[in-house]
Amino acid sequence: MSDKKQKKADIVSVAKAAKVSASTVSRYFNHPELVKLATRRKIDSAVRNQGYIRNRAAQTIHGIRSGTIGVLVPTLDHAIFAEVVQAFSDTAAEYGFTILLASYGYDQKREYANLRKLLEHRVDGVVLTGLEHDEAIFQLIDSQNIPSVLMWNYAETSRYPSIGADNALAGKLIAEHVLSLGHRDIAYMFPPTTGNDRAEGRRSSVIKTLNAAGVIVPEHWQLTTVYSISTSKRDTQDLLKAAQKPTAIICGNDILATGALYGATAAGLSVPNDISIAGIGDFKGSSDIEPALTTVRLPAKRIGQNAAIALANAIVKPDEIVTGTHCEPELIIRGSCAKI
Amino acid sequence: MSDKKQKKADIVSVAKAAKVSASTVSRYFNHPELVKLATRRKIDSAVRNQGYIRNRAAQTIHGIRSGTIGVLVPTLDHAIFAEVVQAFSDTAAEYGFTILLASYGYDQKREYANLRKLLEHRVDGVVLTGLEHDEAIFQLIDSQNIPSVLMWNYAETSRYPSIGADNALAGKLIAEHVLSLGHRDIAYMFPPTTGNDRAEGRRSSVIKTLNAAGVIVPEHWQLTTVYSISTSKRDTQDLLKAAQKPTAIICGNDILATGALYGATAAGLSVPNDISIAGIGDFKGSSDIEPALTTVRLPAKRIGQNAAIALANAIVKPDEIVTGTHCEPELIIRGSCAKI
DNA sequence: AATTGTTTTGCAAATGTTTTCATAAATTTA
DNA sequence: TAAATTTATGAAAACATTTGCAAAACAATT
Repeated sequence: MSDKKQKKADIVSVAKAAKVSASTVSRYFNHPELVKLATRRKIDSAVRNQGYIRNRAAQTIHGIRSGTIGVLVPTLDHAIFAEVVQAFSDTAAEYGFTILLASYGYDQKREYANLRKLLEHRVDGVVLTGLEHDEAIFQLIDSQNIPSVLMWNYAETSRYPSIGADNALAGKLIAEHVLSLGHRDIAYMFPPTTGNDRAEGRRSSVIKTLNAAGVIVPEHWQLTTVYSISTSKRDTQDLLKAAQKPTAIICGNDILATGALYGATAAGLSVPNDISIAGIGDFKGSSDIEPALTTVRLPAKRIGQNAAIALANAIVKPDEIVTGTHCEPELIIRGSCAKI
Repeated sequence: MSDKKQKKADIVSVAKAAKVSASTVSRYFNHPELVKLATRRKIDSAVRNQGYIRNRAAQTIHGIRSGTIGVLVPTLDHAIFAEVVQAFSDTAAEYGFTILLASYGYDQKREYANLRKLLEHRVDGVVLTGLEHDEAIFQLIDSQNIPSVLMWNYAETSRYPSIGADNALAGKLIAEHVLSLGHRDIAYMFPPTTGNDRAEGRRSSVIKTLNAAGVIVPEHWQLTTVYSISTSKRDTQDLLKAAQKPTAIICGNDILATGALYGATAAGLSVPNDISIAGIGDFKGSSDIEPALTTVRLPAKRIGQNAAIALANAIVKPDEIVTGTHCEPELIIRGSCAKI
């Protein structure tokens, strides 16, 4: 098989073996209809027994697209991002693109550095997570004028086309629902919102909606809890030790809500009879918990797919202008919230 | 800033701006100690105001490493793989590598096709998930002689160095534990094992361990259930409708175990008093469920890190031989299993 | 000031492809 | 069967870099 030569097969060694020129081999790959069937067969067999694999790096320096898309996410460790990335990657693959993945752990410096790396690899496009990023990041992308989209959040006025859900709307939906059930003593729990415009959008809109209804959340019912079931469980237990208890807790995401659910149960309360608990996200598993979680669905899979489609199109048809898509969040009413 | 020329900055435009030759600019990046401080400063400023970003594609065709590692996973949609990939990617980044990610949905054909793509991009190394792969995959990697490791499973005799946990041992540990609690009427539930040597390894070792103890699992207590809480919940409910019930269920992973837990509760049984439920994996959240899950920890994060270290070393120091590492699974006893 | 030794730089070739243009081969038409 | 078309192929230039070698610049030593 591969013992013809020690040197790795390249296009000229294939050409030699097939007794044609390198140009013909190149055409065989890129415009097969231009080469005669008989020649194609010769080349085909040469390719096989040399074990030749095309070198995209060499193509790329011709200004040909690299066939890669850079994906920048804060982390893969949250199921929801993994889901988005999975959907994105599958869809991008259908368009022939391979994913260059970089995660930056919510650290702006690292995000910038990662972006530079991706650009060194001459990605054909980039996806960023969320709407807000360091100005340096936008400038860098602009200066390389390479197509890019923002995914996960949606806003009409975003800097690049955004494909995602309106987080403020998600917050509003869940807050309104909880209010509509008659709750007035409401606590909320959100993750730290620095460098996380998703969480921040939800948070401020929950607050606004509550305030608009005349509900003021006392300070000690405003919890900030890291993304972890165990932490939110503990914090919820602590919260519920006090004599004065809320009748509902609104959580910034379903992980926190799951923890809150466990915490409430551990504190001897029954959900939803003694206390209602609401999440945001509709993560996998949220429907299976007992009681199933009332939440707002952020359609991760759809977001990933649409983002990939939008970006792939932007790359393949550079003149058409790409627009964002709002993947609407949807209130999902299940068992964890009840009328007061 | 970037309005000097419309054309994208390349090394010669930088060289021109700095009034030096392209070679010097190249050296500025690759062997800065060889260029005079004053020159370095000129180049530095030229690079800045041209917004020049190096082109790795052009470097790569010189046989220089591409600085990328190909990562092949079945899916990112299982939290545990996301965790492994995240750890891998973080560690690889410390070594200066960027991740080219491809997922193949447990489909061997797609795995092969994806691998080819990665090789076209001239990745410096590849990681595969699990020990078993199509022979064509191994041959392809061999023919390109590029460093590669297998992650997630461990076996001394694996085709390439493997970094992971011994899944058979994991199965043995949990089965032994359940037996040691006095259970004899044991059901088990595993995901479909085609193209999934991890699950298969656990499964057969659970069976072997039970058999060795004289426990034979009747056919209708041998469940095959897709990776999903809701499905395993339903299947468990169905199982527990029968008059004849097992006293314990061993599940192939924590997702199935979580579903089984819900299913048992929904069927009116109390865990662990009426029935014991055991998982494998120790996924995030498994310790927070009520009752907390008795399981076997597969140290995902450590596996990802070690795999990245092993592969990065194999790439950077090609002569040193790389060996696999066993990241030992560990029995985690929590509340979901009890003495009969 | 001439010689020697370093340090810094530039020239040109090389890397693995694609593509334009020209030519050769095959096919059709007259 | 010659001429006109069409189809298939090859030669060479181009792409953005790196690198070996040699020349130039500078410094140190007589």
